[in-house]
Amino acid sequence: MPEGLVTFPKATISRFPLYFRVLTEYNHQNIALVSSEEMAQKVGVTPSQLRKDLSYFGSLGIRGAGYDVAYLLTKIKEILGMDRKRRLGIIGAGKLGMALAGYSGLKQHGLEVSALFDTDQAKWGAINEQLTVFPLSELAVQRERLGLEIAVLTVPKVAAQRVAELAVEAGFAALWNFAPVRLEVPPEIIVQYEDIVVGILTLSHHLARKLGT
Amino acid sequence: MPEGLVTFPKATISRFPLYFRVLTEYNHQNIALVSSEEMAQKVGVTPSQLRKDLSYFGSLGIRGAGYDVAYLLTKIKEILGMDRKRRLGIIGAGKLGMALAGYSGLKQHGLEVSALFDTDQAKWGAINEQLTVFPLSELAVQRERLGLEIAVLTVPKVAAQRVAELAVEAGFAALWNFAPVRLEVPPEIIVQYEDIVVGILTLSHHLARKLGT
DNA sequence: TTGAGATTGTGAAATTAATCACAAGGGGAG
DNA sequence: CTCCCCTTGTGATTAATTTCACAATCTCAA
Repeated sequence: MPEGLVTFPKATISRFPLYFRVLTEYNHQNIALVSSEEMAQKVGVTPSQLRKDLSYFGSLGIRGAGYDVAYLLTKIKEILGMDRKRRLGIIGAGKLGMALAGYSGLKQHGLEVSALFDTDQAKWGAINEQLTVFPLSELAVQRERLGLEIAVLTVPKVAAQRVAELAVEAGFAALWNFAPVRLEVPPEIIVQYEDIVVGILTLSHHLARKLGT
Repeated sequence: MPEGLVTFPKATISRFPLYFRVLTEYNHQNIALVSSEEMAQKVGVTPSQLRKDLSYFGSLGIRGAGYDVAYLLTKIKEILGMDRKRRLGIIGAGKLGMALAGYSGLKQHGLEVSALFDTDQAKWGAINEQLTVFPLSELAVQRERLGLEIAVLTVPKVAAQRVAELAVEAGFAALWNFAPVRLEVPPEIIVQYEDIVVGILTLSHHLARKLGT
């Protein structure tokens, strides 16, 4: 399989974090080898889908035996870019921004919140030993100094587009946007949208259907 | 188009909350009529996809003119089950649970957090005039009394399965699960998973690809 | 009332994703 | 070393989703 030429469904990548989690569990339980059947069952996908997903990234298993947990784990880390630490700058030190800064799930996946930014002067300064809220004007300087790659947008909807532009100008390569608006940014910028309302309204729709509204 | 027999892509429903948002904006701006072209552009989909999505729910537009904003808005509310209030009970009054309880985005979409539940006695009692944290043992009683339909699971991973079972026993029809585990529940129970780590790791993968890890 | 211009609604075609089914190996017993 | 059993890896097939392209039909102006 020639590297770099393979194309695969977009959904494939979004299943890798799930694979990563169950593999981590197997690892904790000192299970060395696991079959696609076993693992797929736990994740909630079909075994053939799991095998197909993995096959896009090479021949990662052992025929007749299964998958080596430790090996697959390092491979998935590589695929997800978790083989080195990535630093985040959170823009918008409100409730959501602060909650994310304190969320341990990020660090567990190699993602480190290294700075916060806010326009509100009252919020500037150190939060604890590791973390400081900077004025938005220091975005470029601190990005450079701290090696930030990803800007997390936790600002109000109306500010999001402007803040996105500032982040791009400041040299961020990727945006993780929590504001419920589509951002207009140059095509080379990676944008991931996070929208909790989509999930609950999807649920609400199913509920309405089930109950006859 | 015979009601109830139409099938449509799962992704269709997840685009409706986005349509709802831009329509709300048009409404605020007192724009009465909007074309699929205009609206699709704002949402970030193709016009034909927007038209197709809407077509699954009837003939909602006006040929030669576009879509009536107010009418489409009420239709979408109907489709998403937002035409009446839905009440949520949050199980797990930790940081995430409390943050959700205070999140205005829910109420704006007709979703009302009406109670919280926790095993920790120290958390029991009123939070404010409207909201109280109850012991988990009151799940069934309070669900009945307050008319709760959706259980929001904001408990630690290890507790999630057990809590899901309690919620089902207590009569909840739907679960909105923030714990990073697959839940085993009866098939008639509606489950929506919310997993922030999937989003950021997808982004991390793209970043790794772009930068060559 | 008529006709030009616009935009929807929707079958058909194209594309993308998931599943199937089995050939290709690797492991382990004897 | 050989053979049998097991599970992966993957073309081929089927299914799902999106896009296309144009007929249907509504609006508006004269």
